[in-house]
Amino acid sequence: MTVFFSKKCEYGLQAVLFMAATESDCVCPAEEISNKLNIPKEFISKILQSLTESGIVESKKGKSGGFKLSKHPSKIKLIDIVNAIDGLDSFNSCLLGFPECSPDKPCPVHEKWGVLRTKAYEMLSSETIDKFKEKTLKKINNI
Amino acid sequence: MTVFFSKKCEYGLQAVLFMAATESDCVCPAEEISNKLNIPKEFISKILQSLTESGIVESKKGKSGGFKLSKHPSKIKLIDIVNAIDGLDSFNSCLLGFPECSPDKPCPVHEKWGVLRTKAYEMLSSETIDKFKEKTLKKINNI
DNA sequence: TTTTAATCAGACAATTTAATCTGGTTATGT
DNA sequence: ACATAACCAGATTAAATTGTCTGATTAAAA
Repeated sequence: MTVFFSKKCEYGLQAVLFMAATESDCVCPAEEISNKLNIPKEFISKILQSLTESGIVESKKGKSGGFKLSKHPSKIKLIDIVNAIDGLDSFNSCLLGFPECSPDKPCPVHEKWGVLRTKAYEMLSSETIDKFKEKTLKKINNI
Repeated sequence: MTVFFSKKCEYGLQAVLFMAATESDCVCPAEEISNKLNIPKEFISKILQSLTESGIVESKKGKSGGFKLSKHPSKIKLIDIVNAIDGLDSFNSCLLGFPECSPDKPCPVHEKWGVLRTKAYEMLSSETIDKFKEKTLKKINNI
């Protein structure tokens, strides 16, 4: 195995980046996101529903409905989506699975992993997703 | 969720670190490891069996049997256990779950995540586990 | 006003991972 | 020799994650 985010979270991140990149004022139906990103439609629908509850996206029901970001991409960070879907617990838990891993009771790699984990957190929280627009578009056109 | 290693891998790492730290020439029964590390006995048994197949530990059957490292701790690195249990695929796959994430077709965070992933790999492969003896003992005495 | 295309809610199914059980085999120590 | 304490192999169960289905509701468009 060895995974960082859950599939749900990966898909959620992809979908939000997609919406930020295509930046349509109008709403985008789940089916379109499903097609563009090769994510099962029903699955991404559920994920978008949960992101609606979290206040990251807004939904419009009925014909020509769909989803759109509830804030401008310059106000959204990757960590927001991670937090909404997977939560942030892993940024405070032991790499080796030891109980109560802390500065007091450190595991053998506590310090070193802590540094990397912090850098990962910073990576996900320093930039807003408007910065990823170009790279996202390039990537999506390649799928 | 958000996890780095599977539970199997976490437990495997703990067990190997434990054996390296207590460094008994004689073998250590699965039940002892289970007790000391609070890992279900049958589960850690299976994991140790698979590590035996991988050649990381050796087993001795019959009464007063058990497991011991097949090499000196100064010849074993954390990445060896990770490789044996979870494999190394994740060190070469996309953080966001995009298909074919590569320098050619990078995802929006390809570069940055690549750097961190490499550092994580280095962390797991630079030091041999004899270096963790002291820290492991301290941690274990706290469980 | 009716059709249509969408979200939504909740149950359901499939897959993967985690953990347990059962019985067999092995070798030590009495 | 034989009881005992360990590994071993394979089946089974349990739990979590991933993915699907059904039907209801909503609202735009014909």
